[in-house]
Amino acid sequence: MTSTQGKVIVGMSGGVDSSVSALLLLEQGYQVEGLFMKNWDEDDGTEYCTAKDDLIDAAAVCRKLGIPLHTANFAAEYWDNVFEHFLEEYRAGRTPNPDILCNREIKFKVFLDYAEKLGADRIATGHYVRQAIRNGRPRLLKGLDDNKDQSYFLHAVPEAAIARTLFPVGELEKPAVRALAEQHDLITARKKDSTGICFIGERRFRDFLQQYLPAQPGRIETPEGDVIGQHMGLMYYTLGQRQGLGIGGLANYSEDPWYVATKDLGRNVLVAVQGKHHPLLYSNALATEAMEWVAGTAPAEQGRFTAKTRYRQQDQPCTLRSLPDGSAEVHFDEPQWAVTPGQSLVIYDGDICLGGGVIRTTWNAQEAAA
RNA sequence: UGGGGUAUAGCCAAGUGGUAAGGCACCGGUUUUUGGUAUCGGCAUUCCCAGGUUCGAGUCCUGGUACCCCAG
Repeated sequence: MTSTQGKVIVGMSGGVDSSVSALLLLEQGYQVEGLFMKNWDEDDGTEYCTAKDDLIDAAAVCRKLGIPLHTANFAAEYWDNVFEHFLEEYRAGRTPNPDILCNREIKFKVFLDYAEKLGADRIATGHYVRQAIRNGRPRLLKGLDDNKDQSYFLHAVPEAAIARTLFPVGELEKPAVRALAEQHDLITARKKDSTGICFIGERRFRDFLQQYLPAQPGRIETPEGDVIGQHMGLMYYTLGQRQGLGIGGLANYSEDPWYVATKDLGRNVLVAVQGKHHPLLYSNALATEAMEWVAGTAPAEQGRFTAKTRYRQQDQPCTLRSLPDGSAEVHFDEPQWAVTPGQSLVIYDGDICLGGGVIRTTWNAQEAAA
């Protein structure tokens, strides 16, 4: 195989997206090698098998494609640079997004460095995003398949790393990816998309957290202060959460389900409201921690953009104000549902993912449109 | 212990004597590289207990039991 395009290491997860990524790069003339990462060592039976099966699938695909498969264990780095922070956020009563950190710290840092040691100057992943040079700069673009776009998770990856990464499936729609896998007889063609925290997998989330964060039971109250239930610990709940509250029918209340509206850390009280559209579930303004711009600097001191407050949310029109300390304040045109501190706000300019930051606080701005 | 009331699934709750609504919760599937949301499905052979009337009782009758309210 002539490697006119140079050597690239593909992060092989054992899923269909990375499988097809490797396939496409081969077809494009790259010298392709795979790397399977195992970044989570906590073995409690089920998960162990999943990682093992994923490795088997990745190996099968590489064999089929005739490329070598390396393996690496970055569990130490994952624990120190991702999981510790994840737990710290939960302790503080927030709801972190570990996969965003995982991408910045592991896949686009540790993995990238490792690929360099393997003699490659580029890496590739199966993410549904695109990379393109615009105005002389490498830009992170949304995946072509709007339904699968994963730029939300990559917004914190710096431009330099984006520039060294190839995202072959970002140019395709998911059904086409599966069809390619099918045509080339890749074992992952019909494999279910993986979910759950990357490298950790699907868990009964509260049980999982409970292994690391001890229970701290308290009351569940209405905004008026009526006690309507018990919670197991504020860190096990997130804003907008319905399942798991255990609040059954109450005399003198409607039949609507209850949702977490706020956490009162000082009193260890979970405040719940009834009905999906209760006003306390909405906010139209938020402030972030320091923003992480793909390009390194803010796009403007103030401007009109769109943004997501959670993965797979439709882009929401907003006004962004960049503050001198690097943080940002965003006002949405429409009230947003259950915007949650600890989750990330990600800013877009059309197809371009500009960056984002962790949500610090939210509120309802009453003033007229800016 | 004089009067009145209520007893239906984990909870709230509907139910002209005709073969147990609905909601919440819970469980499972789908959606989903975080959490969460959403969506689909499951969830009382049985109506506090025991007798009785009836072709047929959650519904009517009798007797218990428990709880609630008012009166003390």
